[in-house]
Amino acid sequence: MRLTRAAEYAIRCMVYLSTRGRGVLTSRQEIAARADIPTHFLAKIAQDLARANFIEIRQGAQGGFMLAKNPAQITLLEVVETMIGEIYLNDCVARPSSCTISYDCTVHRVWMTAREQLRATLNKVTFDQLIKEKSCVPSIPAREIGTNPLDGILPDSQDKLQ
Amino acid sequence: MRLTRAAEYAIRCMVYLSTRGRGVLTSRQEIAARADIPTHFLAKIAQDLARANFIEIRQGAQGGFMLAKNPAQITLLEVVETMIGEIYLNDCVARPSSCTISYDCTVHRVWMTAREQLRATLNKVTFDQLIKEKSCVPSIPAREIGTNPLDGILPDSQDKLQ
DNA sequence: TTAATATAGGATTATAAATATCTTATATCT
DNA sequence: AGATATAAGATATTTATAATCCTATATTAA
Repeated sequence: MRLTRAAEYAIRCMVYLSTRGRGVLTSRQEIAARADIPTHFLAKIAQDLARANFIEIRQGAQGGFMLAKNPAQITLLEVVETMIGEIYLNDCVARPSSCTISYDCTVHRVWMTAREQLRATLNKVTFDQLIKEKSCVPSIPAREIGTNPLDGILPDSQDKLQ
Repeated sequence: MRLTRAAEYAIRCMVYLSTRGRGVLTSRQEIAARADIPTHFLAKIAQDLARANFIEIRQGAQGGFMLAKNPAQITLLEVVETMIGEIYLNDCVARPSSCTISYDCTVHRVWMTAREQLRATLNKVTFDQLIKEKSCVPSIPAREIGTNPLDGILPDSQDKLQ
């Protein structure tokens, strides 16, 4: 009953892009280094985030990802469910047919409640709220923007060795 | 982010044993048939439930399982966590060291809240409440229902997600 | 126009977890 | 003693997760 790695990475990626702001192009390498995400895995995750219209992807030299919405318009729940599908917590809520005996049992109803509480909690939180306070992903001090944000972060030629 | 089959089976087993009442010996075959649980898997699950002192196991001819506590003294959360371990929902709550950057971030705090809500909801429900109304497992006696002990827990009295 | 850079998208591999069953041992009843 | 039933650990089987690889395509700069 644990969030997947992919979803945790997606959240970190979105937090980092939120600190950069909507429409600011950021390379995959930079995001991977700063948010501590395996670069290849991030590529895969970004595809899901792009399909869900949270980010936009630019190919080619100087390519990268950028936020396609305002952080205030993206909730934690939306990003999580983009990665793991709709949250259900237990099988009989997800697929009532898996309950062979009754379609309306008390156990079922407790899980329904738990599920709605959880989804409501995650849905109340937007990414602009998440970056207003200290988060897992370090934000860039304003004076650094414009300089190479990877300075001192990436050991030289990390991805060039493949 | 789904409850395991083993935990679902454990709940069904406990619901069924609760309808039988504390101290009533019931064969594994009967429980398996009535609660729709693979018999061999039930044996494995019963061992966990016995270790946690929810049930007592009698070996030998005419053996079986029986409830070792009153259903009112067993919560849904206890049975669930016996089977899947303590609920954490995400890794950075379970093992803060997995968060390489900050030990006190906003994302972390949202998951803490979600986790406590979920555990509180599951902890409010006891097995005597679960068998007072229709459950997934057919009960043997039809009981009188007075005031509904699940008020405040079941979905109809909760604020729902949009 | 070509070379270099970077992501797209599908395929593949590796690892871990969940699910289920099997086997030998032990306990209990008749 | 013989029949019946679970104990406990071992062993498959299946499924999901995590990560990486490969070929194609897009973009930029020389």
